[in-house]
Amino acid sequence: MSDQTAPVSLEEFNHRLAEISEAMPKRLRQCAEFVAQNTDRIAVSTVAELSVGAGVQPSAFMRFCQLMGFSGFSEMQKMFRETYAQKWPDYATRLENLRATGDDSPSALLAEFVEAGRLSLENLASTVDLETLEKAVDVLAEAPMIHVIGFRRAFPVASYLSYAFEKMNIAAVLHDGVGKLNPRHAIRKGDVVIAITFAPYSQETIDLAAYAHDLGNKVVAISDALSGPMRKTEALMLSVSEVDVGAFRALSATISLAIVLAVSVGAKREKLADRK
Amino acid sequence: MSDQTAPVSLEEFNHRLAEISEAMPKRLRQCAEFVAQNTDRIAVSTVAELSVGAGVQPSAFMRFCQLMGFSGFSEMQKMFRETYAQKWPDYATRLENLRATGDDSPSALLAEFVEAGRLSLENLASTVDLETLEKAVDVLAEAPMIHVIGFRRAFPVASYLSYAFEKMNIAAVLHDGVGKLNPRHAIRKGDVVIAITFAPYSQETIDLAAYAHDLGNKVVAISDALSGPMRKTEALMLSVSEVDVGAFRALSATISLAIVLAVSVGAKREKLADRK
DNA sequence: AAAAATATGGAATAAAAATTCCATTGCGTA
DNA sequence: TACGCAATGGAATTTTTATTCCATATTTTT
Repeated sequence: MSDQTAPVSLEEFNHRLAEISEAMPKRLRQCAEFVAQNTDRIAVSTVAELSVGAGVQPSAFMRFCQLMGFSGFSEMQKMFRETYAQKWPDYATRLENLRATGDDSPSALLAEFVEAGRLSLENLASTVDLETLEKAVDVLAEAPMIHVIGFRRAFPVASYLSYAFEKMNIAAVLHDGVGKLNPRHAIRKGDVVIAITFAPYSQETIDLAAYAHDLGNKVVAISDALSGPMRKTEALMLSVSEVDVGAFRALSATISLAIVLAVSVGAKREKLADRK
Repeated sequence: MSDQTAPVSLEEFNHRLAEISEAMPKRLRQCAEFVAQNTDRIAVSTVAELSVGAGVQPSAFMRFCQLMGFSGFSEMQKMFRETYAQKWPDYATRLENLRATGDDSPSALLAEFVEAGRLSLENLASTVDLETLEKAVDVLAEAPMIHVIGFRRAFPVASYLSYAFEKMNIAAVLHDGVGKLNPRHAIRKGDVVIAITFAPYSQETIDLAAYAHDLGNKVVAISDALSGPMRKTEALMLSVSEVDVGAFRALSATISLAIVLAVSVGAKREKLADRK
């Protein structure tokens, strides 16, 4: 057993690796080299796999893990799995604890929402489908008219999108359901619909998207899962997973994505206009 | 064992998931939903972990894997572990990558907004006036009726607040300006107004807050500066400074503050109700 | 309302993986 | 060259994890 230090982050791990790998017996150094070049595989491989990769026996690899300061391979792997999964697993437990202690003071809640928002944003950056996003921008940049629809939790997002479009002089309507008018009649051939909806999905939104699709129009969807009822509209699906705090979520990631979409469309339109 | 198709890529997997998850028994659907929103965890988790995540028994999760076309969990996990390699880089590197791809491309913008959002949230946590926040919560918890008003950029925030209040069965009206009705007549003695406004301040919002104040009612304000035209209403001022990206801002901090306010009011009301 | 078909939970079993242990090998030193 | 010590390989053991099976519950059909 080496000294007490068990690395808890990638940086610490790399640091330690560089530090000790100079004075190592042959096999252990093989391990170090292999690991340095295949760090990403640690989270998803077994000792057996890694050791053949490094060209050593499992037991040698085991000793390597211990030299690195872990109790064994499992502990080392755990570190990698946690840093990969963006800490979402522990977050759930932390909330449990919070609820258990009954701390629903504004300051505690604020801390939670801030943290949840940050996690959501980080996650957005690493999971958004850029290709779809760009396609959506292209489609919207050409649209004679953009229809934005979203109710309940999605309504703030929808309204912010409309606000952004308005500020950029882009023709857009927000379908807000006032007066229970049937929004279908406003949709013309070629118009594009942006449908925003989260589980539980609201029927009006789905219906409108489906209607637009049946007309042969394009649909862009912002939702919390790739599957869900928008699939059959063949929409350009932008999915955002947001971290909840209890029954609520802060929408940080969703609104950010929406504003990116709007601003990108604005920029694209300017480019198209210049070309003429 | 279902039919021959074992998905070999993420796209195929998602496709299949959407395809079959509509006609699924309860538990299996739970699995589908959990998996749809936590796809990234599959590669690094055990059946046991995933099944508690989905709220089902391991055996149910097992059946789900089989429905998806795999022989079992291990085979499904194998698929995810194989496609795992690319999506590894951590948050910092990923932002770099997003930013690297040209100026007003969607990905560069996304990086900007994500970063701005994170900064705003951090800033919120460290600058919010907890004392005022708590006073605001107290006042709102006692209010017979809450009036929420906010236009333009503030409107999404206002609407999300109303949504949250509604979900918690708290009496609240959103003054959305539809029909240009004069909202004054709805305000009774004792009601509390939440006014949300950012520069350039919208007159309707200021007027309503002033009117309520003249009636002797309390006003809570969410704004971007401590000074500004709300001062003379002696409102409880919650100020948020949001980091802009060009001419736009993502509202992450403002919405977070709003939801904290709403949830805190909900919690406080429950406490008050219990006491009786 | 009864019967049949499906779905579910949970424990039992099988498989796989991690970890330890020890005999053996290789290497440096006297 | 012989001795001691560190390093190594590989099998044995323990632990964890996946998978199966079946009794019970639920839903659907008749």
